Amino acid sequence: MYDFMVFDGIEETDVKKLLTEFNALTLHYKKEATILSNVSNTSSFFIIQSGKANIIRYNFNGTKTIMERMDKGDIFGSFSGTIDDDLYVIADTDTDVIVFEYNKLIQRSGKNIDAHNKLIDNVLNKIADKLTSYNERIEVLTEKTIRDKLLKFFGYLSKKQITKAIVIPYTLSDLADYLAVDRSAMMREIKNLNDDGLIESKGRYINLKY
Amino acid sequence: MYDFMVFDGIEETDVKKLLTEFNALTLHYKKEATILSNVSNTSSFFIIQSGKANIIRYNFNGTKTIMERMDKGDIFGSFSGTIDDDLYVIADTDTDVIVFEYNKLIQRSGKNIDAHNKLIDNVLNKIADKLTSYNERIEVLTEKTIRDKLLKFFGYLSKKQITKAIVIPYTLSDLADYLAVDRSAMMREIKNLNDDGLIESKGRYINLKY
DNA sequence: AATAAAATGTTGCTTTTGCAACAATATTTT
DNA sequence: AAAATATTGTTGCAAAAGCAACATTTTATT
Repeated sequence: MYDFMVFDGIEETDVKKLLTEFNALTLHYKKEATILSNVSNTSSFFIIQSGKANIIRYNFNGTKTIMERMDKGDIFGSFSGTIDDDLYVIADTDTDVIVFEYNKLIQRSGKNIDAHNKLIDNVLNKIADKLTSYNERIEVLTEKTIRDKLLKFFGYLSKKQITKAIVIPYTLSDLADYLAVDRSAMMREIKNLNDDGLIESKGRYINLKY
Repeated sequence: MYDFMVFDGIEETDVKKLLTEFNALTLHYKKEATILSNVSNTSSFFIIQSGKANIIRYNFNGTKTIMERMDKGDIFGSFSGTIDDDLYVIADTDTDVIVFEYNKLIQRSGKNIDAHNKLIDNVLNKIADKLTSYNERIEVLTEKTIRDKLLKFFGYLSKKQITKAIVIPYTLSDLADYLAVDRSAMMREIKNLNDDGLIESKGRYINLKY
């Protein structure tokens, strides 16, 4: 899967025309700032122009879960949430965000038709990609043991990184979070995988031996 | 959330025109028949015209997991899968399916513009809805104990059914599957919830006492 | 370069969960 | 209506995972 951006295949001048037509704003956020606090209720459509941001869920027991990590060219909006929310979008680095009304995207005027169509095509593909990555997380989460969760996760990573010498793209604490398991129990299981010769690992660097 | 269909808001005559323009076919499947076997690799776009179908993953240990239950007006296609597949779409009842090339949906001709735009809007919303329900499952799956998974699930159900006297919309076996837990352990936990006075339940009929 | 703060690694103990093997009801099919 | 099949309900026991409390190492911050 190729990591594309929502403006791919659209001339820069056309992008500018579209954004003007949409009355789009560019907003700047410092690292750690809250970009959006009621994710499922916004009528706006957001595009990350530069930087990184996460969709985060705050659990009532005080912990937080990263629902999605977003990069340049990624999108978010009401489609990113659930009924029940507590979902926030938080800047992970200094981040620039393009914002406009979702309706503008849908209600096509007669202008810039081709660019507009391409944009919608890209948005559709972007959302489909999100669906794929959610699907992937569900497949990992439905594995019963921590061992099986790890192996499935490593498998996906290996496919994406096209090598058996994978690097976990975030901290092991965050991985435990992603797998929804206790970190120490996960560490124990990683050790077991090493002992059983299934992997050879040091921190986030893992060699798959199967 | 209102359960809409992908042709909502489009005149029947316009729907027919669009489908002709797309060279769409209607295919009929008997209950249990395989509608699609390589979900992530299709270039077709599918709409359920009547009946029900499930997206199913076959696990290598012989068990199967229902990834998604689909009804009249629901859509599926390559966006429904992962890299790693083993995903199948299976008819749950006798089912009629409309099929056409995904590209036809995207590459707009000059004809039926308004209807076409509305259709794309609906498709976008449909996919966003799928995202919401996947999100919801992730939120349930990330709860640590079976008890918490049940309570979160019941909470969502209660919101959707707008009552505390909820009915689980499928068998308890399927629920265990959805929660990715052992059925007997889940039954034990349902008993515990009854004993602790948090619910009053008989089979799939559950009364929330909180 | 020193200090502070995160992240990683480890272990004993307790709780939760899965597994297996049933019995009892419901629901379909013939 | 009888038989066959599927679903629900229950339990003892073993395995897995969570929790808590640390030590160690790495990465950031001053």
